[in-house]
Amino acid sequence: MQRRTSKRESSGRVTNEDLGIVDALAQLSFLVWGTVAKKAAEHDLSMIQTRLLGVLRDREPSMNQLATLLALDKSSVTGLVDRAERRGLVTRTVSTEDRRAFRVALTDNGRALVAGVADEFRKEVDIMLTDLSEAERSELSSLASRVVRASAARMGVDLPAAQPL
Amino acid sequence: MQRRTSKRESSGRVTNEDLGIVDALAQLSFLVWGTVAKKAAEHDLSMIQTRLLGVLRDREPSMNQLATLLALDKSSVTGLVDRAERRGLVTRTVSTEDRRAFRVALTDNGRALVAGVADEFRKEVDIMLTDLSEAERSELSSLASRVVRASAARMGVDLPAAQPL
DNA sequence: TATTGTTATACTCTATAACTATA
DNA sequence: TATAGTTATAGAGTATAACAATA
Repeated sequence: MQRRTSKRESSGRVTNEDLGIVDALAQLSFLVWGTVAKKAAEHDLSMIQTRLLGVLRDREPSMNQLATLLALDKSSVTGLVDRAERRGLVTRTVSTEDRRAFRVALTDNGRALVAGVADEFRKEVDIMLTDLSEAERSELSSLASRVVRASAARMGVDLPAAQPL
Repeated sequence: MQRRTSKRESSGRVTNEDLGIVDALAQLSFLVWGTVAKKAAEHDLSMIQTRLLGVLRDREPSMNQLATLLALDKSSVTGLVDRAERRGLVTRTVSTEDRRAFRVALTDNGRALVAGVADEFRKEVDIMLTDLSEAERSELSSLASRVVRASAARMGVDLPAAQPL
């Protein structure tokens, strides 16, 4: 009788033991996070720069709103946007309603760059999931979605339009 | 007939739609990663300091091995360990075999600190999963474990003893 | 007065290159 | 010569506090 969770106890290093929900989630997160970071780094983007470009895909927020979206102090956002602007990835435009405020927006270059990273990430996820059947992927997707949505609701956060990054 | 995936299409903000496997995994990762970071920050630990303490729980590596384990340059590890040592969380001991090398180890304070963070993280995961049944948690745990193990095998990495952080 | 954003400052984190001490 | 680790240097990323301009 073939065990589903194969294993080589002594001297072996390959196992398929369940890690337990806590470890499994922690390690899965590091794996996914690391994958995004790696793909971003290949384009000279840090995680925070990538997240900046990510949130700008469907928004043109003020510096203050950006600080909220990224959970950073407004002074940190100044430098973050400075560096992105210097690279030609985003622009600051003075707001028409409030002359104190800016609207930060993606340039065409910035948009192309973040689209590229997101696309490469999608491919990596595909590789990551090769061992799962279609049904299992659906199951994982559904469970993960529910956890994410429940947490977002619990924190009173509006989950952004579905998109990685 | 009650839809399982409830939703308020127009004007609403609460939905339970499936995010799709890519977005679900990305957002779940940000959620879990953010949870660890938040708990760590409450103890004045950065993510990398937390990971440092984490890997030291069952090892006393050299600086070089630490660089490999954390995927950092050795010069980065110098500063990292400096700051942890200054806080009394780790110690450097000259190796008996090679007088050029150190063995880095957790102090009792360091061990207690990382245990505390790991424990608080466990509690947060529990909250995160309140909406799932026992069977669903098992399913999620199993699927996540398989993905993690498969990726580790694919990268030729020995998955560390099961432990978050 | 309150808010938006920047500046000054300080510290963590990171890598590259050059260096010291040991092997 | 080669390896273990540090130092010097430079830059990103972060927060706090003080500031300028506008509301």
